[in-house]
Amino acid sequence: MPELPEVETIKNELIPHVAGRLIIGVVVDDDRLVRPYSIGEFCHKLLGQRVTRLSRRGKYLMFHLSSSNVLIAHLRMTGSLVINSTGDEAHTRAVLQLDNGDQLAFVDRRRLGVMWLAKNEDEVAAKLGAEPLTAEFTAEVLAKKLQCRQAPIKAVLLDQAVVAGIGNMYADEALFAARIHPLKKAGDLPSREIEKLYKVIVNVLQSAIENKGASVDTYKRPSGEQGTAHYEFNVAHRRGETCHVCGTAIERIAIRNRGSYFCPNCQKL
DNA sequence: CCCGGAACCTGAAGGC
DNA sequence: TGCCTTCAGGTTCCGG
Repeated sequence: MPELPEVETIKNELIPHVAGRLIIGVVVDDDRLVRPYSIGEFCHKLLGQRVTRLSRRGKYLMFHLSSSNVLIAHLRMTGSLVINSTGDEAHTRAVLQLDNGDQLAFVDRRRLGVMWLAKNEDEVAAKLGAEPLTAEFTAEVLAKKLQCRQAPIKAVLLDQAVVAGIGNMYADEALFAARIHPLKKAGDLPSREIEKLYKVIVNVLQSAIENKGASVDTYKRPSGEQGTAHYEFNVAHRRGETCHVCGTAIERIAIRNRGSYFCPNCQKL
């Protein structure tokens, strides 16, 4: 699933193909993909625009346009952005043709992904919590977001208004790295553990970016290549396998209907 | 505001 | 071989 490290990788690898380019063709064949306009209006407003730069906020990818509008993409569960796919790519929902000959395809098996045209990026950025790899994210900021919350820490970490960009995999990985049980009440964490959690969130995300994201399920980079971050997972998607630290079998429980993987020995309630 | 669950969506996987 | 159910999880919406 595309979380912050995956979207960051996609952004970085799209920049050489897309930044500064003119959009000379737009094809959309799924009316649920685009907002807030009809397919026709959406294509019309995009055609002839130049992509001045790309940016990312949380799991949102922004294409800044010469009209000063922003094309915002969210890949949700199974979306991917592919440069120059061979044409037989299944589940292609939209294709942008660029003036350098490159084609950018939005591919999404489960059709939950969205692209929309916004006046500016604040339309999504405003409701998000701190951006974890910037100076605005500190242990104090995290502590403030966690205090008084009665929900399990795992559920709170998935709240994009707490920290932007953390999803199911990296929440599990961060909680393991901090040795915190996913069901522990967020508001009960002592400041020492919040400090630790803050540090490992940054480390886990940075290291996953260095590995170009985790290719579990359908994630792939714009080139079609896979990321390698999942090879370093300690708990995510490792039910029944042994803990790298203590050898105990990794367990999976459901929290808010999300699979949560943890080591019952390293992460005690 | 906070919390938990359902809905959205489709392909894979497992049970019988 | 095939039908059916369950599972995957990012976001949004809704009821308590």
